[in-house]
Amino acid sequence: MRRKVTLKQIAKELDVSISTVSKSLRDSTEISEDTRQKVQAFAKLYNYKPNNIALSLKNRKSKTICIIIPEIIHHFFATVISGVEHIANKKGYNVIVCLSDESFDKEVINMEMLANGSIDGFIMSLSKETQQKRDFHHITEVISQGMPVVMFDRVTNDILCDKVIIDDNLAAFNATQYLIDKGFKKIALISTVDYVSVGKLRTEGYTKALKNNDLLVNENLILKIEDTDNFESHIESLIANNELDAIFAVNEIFAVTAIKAANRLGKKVPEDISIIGFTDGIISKYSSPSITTVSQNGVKMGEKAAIMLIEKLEIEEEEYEEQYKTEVIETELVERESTI
Amino acid sequence: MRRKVTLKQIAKELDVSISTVSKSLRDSTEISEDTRQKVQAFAKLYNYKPNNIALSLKNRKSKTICIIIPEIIHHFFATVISGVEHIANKKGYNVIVCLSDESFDKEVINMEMLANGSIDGFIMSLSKETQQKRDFHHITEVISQGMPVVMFDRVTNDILCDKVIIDDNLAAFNATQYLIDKGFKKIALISTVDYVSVGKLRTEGYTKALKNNDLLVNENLILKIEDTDNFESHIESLIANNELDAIFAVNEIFAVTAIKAANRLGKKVPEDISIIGFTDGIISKYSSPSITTVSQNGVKMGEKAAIMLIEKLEIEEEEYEEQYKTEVIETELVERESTI
DNA sequence: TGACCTTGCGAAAACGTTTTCGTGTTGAAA
DNA sequence: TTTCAACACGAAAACGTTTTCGCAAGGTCA
Repeated sequence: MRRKVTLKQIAKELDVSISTVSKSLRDSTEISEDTRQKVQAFAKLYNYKPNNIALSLKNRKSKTICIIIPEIIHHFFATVISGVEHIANKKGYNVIVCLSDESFDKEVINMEMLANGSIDGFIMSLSKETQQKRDFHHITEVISQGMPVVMFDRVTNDILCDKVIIDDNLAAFNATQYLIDKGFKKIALISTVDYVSVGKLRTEGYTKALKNNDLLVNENLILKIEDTDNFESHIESLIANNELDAIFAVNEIFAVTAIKAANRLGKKVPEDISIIGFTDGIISKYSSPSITTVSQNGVKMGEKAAIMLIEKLEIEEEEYEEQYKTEVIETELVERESTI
Repeated sequence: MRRKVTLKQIAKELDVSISTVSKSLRDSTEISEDTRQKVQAFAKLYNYKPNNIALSLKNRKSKTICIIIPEIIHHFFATVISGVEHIANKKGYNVIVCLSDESFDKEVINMEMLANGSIDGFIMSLSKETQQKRDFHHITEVISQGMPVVMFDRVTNDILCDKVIIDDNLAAFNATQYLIDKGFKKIALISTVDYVSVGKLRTEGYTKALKNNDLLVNENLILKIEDTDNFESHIESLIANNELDAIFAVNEIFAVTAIKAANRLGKKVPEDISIIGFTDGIISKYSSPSITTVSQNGVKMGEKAAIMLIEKLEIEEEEYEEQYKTEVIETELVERESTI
């Protein structure tokens, strides 16, 4: 077990000072050609690599960013990580992943733990609980210390920072309009509870589209699902109790569950009911029938968020001006088999 | 923008030494009740938190582990991360996620970059390219420096370290046997190329089961898929050109693709063909029909790997003995709708 | 020969901690 | 009054870097 070699050891071995070693390795002209070569050869032989932690301490930056997400097993969040990771890697940053598990406390603990030098900035999507409590002190705290934060997808207006979102309202509007254009009148919505920002916005887009087309907004056709209850049966009742033409679901789990429920009730998708989902994930693609969906490009969101964060990190302190942007990523409707 | 406060600043402000501040905050009995309270109050007021990087440098450990995986958008790997993260979090560790993108070079770069103090240990699953090249110098290098490594799922016998795997051979054997017990004779296999360790093992399990039951191993019924080619059409030909009873696929993408191909060819699953997949992911669960599958518990694998790694990290240097374990995680066959 | 410049290198500070050791001040015991 | 322990605190080293500054040796020029 060969311990890592340090400047000090090299210096001792070659009988020069630590400074000389450091400068030699960084090709400083201060050092004679001779000494430089000797040191470099020795360092190479012993496979010297500078200690990252020491560098971090010295430079007061860790070249590491943290992404906090509610859940990693949601395909969408995995794609965001993937986007963040690629950009970060290209720019020489590492990525620490933290899962809040939709819990406020875990979100707070994670942020507090890492905000003390471990990382240079955050990319995050709010947990459900945080959105419900509307308590963002941990985030403002971090921002006030001068650490950049970029929020994505589940964001809040209560915080001033860079954001990457899609136009949830518009995307939902378009999806609903698409169904209306097909001639459907009884269009149900399967959404989440309102405190989840994106759920609320998508619900608004849905109702806007209906109203725009002089269709009645029937509260019975709007199902708001709280995570805890067994949503399968609720979805099944929704379909059983209403003569639906179509369903717009705010995520792909709800969409595929609706397909299965419809099948159990003897209704065919898309012949009897058309269904549109949200988030172009793996389920939509591989479901039978495959699901028409609002595609929300997670990779692109992650990339954009990483670019914005790293930009903030790399501008000089002096020329820093507090100015926050919100990037809106385009969505598109991917037509597949679940709609006529 | 309020910069983070340090011991030095507190010391200056209260006109005591840095040592006194440090000791006061750590409740040392060396310091008088009076001073201690004063310092603690001040620290609390200014929300003092020790700088993690400085601590890492001092303690020569970063309390951070790194997990390197080939791809994050594979549900299985996402679940492993989730398992790792939970254990790590509980034990006070952070998790850096690196994606190799199935590339040897990225794997090497990531490891070299982080092995210099940034992290205390690795958890990893080999990239395809690494498995193909059989070049593991970057891993042995790291291990020889005394940094613990735990490999999972895609492992190699060429490296001595802790490992977490499933018994791929046995699991495939059981799945095949299950099909045989149903009375099927013409059972196809959709696998990966042989250099992917798990693909090879699962293929072996399949052939073993056939032989055990005096069934002919027909090479035409074994499809080995190289990632690059468009596997959909290959799978479709396999089904079109053979009067199959059943298919065993080594992952869920292949399984669901087989279902779709069968449907296109006018064959019903499971009435005409039974299908078993591998890895109990989101696709298997939500596909129509849902897929009978060999469940490979990613969360459990991640947890186990994290436990093994952290255990290694926390035993004292002196009592360290080089001894490596391989944990085998149980699999089970989850029966769903794709088999009769 | 003296003034000055270049070259080549080392000492030391700094980043923010923790910890060991030393030291000055008390108060009590002898 | 002397001696010594207990108390309360500070100085300094250490972790591993980078970088500024200072300095000695040697060379160049007038």
